[in-house]
Amino acid sequence: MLSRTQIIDRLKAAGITPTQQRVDIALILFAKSQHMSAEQVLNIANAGGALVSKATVYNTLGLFAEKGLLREVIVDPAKVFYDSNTGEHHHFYNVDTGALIDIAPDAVRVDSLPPMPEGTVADGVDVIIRVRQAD
Amino acid sequence: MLSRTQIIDRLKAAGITPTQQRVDIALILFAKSQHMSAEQVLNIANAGGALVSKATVYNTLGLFAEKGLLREVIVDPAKVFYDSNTGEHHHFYNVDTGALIDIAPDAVRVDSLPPMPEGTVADGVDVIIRVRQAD
DNA sequence: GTCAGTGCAAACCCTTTGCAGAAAG
DNA sequence: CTTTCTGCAAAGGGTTTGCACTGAC
Repeated sequence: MLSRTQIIDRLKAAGITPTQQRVDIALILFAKSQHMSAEQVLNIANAGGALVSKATVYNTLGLFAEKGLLREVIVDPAKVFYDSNTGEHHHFYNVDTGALIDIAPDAVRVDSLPPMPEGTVADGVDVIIRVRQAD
Repeated sequence: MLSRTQIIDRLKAAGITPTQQRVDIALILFAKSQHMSAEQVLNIANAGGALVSKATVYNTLGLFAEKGLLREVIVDPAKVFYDSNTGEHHHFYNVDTGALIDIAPDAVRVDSLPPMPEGTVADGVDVIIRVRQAD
């Protein structure tokens, strides 16, 4: 379990002012490697006694993602997942249940990246394996 | 250029009743290998003289995707792209411009798929290489 | 004290839905 | 004729915004 102090240091290191709400949200997210939607974060935060508004959750998640503390995972047009594991890895996405499961980076080998389109630089590689419930 | 007749045959082969609007939409989509959002399809259809409502565009795109005539590409939480190339291939996504570019299937080698989570079967593998404008 | 951060509610945007009229077979 | 499809407009759901209040330093 991370302490509040550790979280505060981590936010400062990322250039983020460690406010009450941001630390509350970070404690939830960084407790373990996991994937959460904004809605889940909001529910857990407020169930845990923290008082955080919807707008602040969205602002904070966006800020954390921008600063590299979280990775956005876009697998469902309906919502964005935020992944507290920012290391290289991939995902299974169960289209029936909405469950998102990590795949170790070495379980899928992506070889020989093609050249980037002219005038662009790589920003990230997402490998998503969609699965559905077996019949 | 595909003829209306060819489109009609293709829709029938997929088990889709070839109505006026569906054929109009299919003509736009299948003219070439491309990626379009629902909004783009709607604009082009109506600019081209066809009379198609928003609801019908969404219904039709969803139906075509379900029947395997289109592939949904989810790279942006704000909208779904529909890819008229249903063959295996991957994508570059320019996060700054929104441009989606095909990557030939053999340009990226995905080896050794890990085992599916229990009780599930693979539904598809998406490889998305996010790029941004070079500074 | 100053400026950034927060909360609330309303606004937004893409997408879906309900239902009456129109078209396909 | 019967069933499916279409169009319109209104509803829906996640996300963003405007603005006054609060908190960080």
